Amino acid sequence: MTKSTAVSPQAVHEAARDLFARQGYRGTSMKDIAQVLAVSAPNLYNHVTSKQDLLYRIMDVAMDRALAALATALDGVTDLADQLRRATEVTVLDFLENPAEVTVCNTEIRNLDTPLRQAIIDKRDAYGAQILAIVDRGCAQGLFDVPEPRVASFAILEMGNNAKAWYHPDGHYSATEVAALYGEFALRIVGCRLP
Amino acid sequence: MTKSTAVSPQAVHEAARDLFARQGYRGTSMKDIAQVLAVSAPNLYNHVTSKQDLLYRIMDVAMDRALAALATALDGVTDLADQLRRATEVTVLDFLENPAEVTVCNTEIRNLDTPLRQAIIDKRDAYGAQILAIVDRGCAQGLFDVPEPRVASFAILEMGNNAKAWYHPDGHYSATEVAALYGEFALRIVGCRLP
DNA sequence: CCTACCGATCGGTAGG
DNA sequence: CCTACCGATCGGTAGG
Repeated sequence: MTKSTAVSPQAVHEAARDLFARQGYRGTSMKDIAQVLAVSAPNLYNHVTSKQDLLYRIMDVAMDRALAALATALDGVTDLADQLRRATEVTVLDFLENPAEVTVCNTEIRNLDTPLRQAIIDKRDAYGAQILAIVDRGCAQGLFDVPEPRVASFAILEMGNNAKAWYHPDGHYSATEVAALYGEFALRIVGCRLP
Repeated sequence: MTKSTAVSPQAVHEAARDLFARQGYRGTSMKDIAQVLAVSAPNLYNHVTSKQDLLYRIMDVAMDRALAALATALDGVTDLADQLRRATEVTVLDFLENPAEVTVCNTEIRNLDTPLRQAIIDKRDAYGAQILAIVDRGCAQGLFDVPEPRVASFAILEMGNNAKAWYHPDGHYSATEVAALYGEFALRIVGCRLP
């Protein structure tokens, strides 16, 4: 059996994702990506259209995955405290399980050209709007007690963002345990009466 | 009176800080910085030694300012709940009042060469260690009730990091009011009995 | 002679 | 799939 093709659109995507996360978009050359895949830089253009499109797809795939995970986590859950806990847990789990994508989404959005950047911002805002809606409804029901639901929802979304920096999969806690802690923090922030 | 000197180390520092925050370190050329100051790019080297040193000083100044503000905020405060509230408030205030420095510190640390990078990381860790120490002591006193003080302190430090993205100085709340909200969230996260 | 600063260009590398 | 190479721009320094 001869050596199989070493490169594919998916392989380029993954190599670029990891390098962009570690070195940044502008700090990563097409040659860097090619080197990981042991091919020449010009050869990459047989599988992707441009470096910019590569960045866009990395972020778009990451956002779609996060939105899908949130929808699954909330499916069939009616209690608003459960919704907030699950939404926070799935958010933190996404951060821990996809550190490279999350780093790229957090740090490279300014390197996306305007039409593509807005598309990503829209998806990110749609995610945040769902968290805010949960907090708002919980306040309206009297289940939550928080003076500024908008600020609280931002704090909840943001608080787990850095967890990937200190979390190690083979460390003291599992990702699920860390996510559960943040779920608890979210309920505390909104002043939810615990069961 | 003739035109005064338009450039100084401080002016270069400030121009670079704002451009690095908006475009990134690698997305900003020395020519870009020079253009803001209406001088030639080579002229910048009469005021700074290199682009790399410029980045280091921006981050180092930011860290020293944050550490000094934290020390001032905690000076003479003995109650641990007050300490945590004030530490959180001053942290968020620093985020809101120095958005450019904070953005550079958050996104450009990977572009610092190794010896300089470690110096910044050490200062950042020293900041975090003070927050953790407050949470730890509060738990030891039975004033706080949180299962994992380390995770809680990370969540508290991180939760206000994005506030600068949606906060507008001439908007609904003042920076002090926003900071006070986050101070409240911090006490809730650690399960502090409120007065 | 110094500083501050200019126009021009250095050696290398970027995306394509 | 590679070598060769483009227009441009990079950080930094030359002479004057």
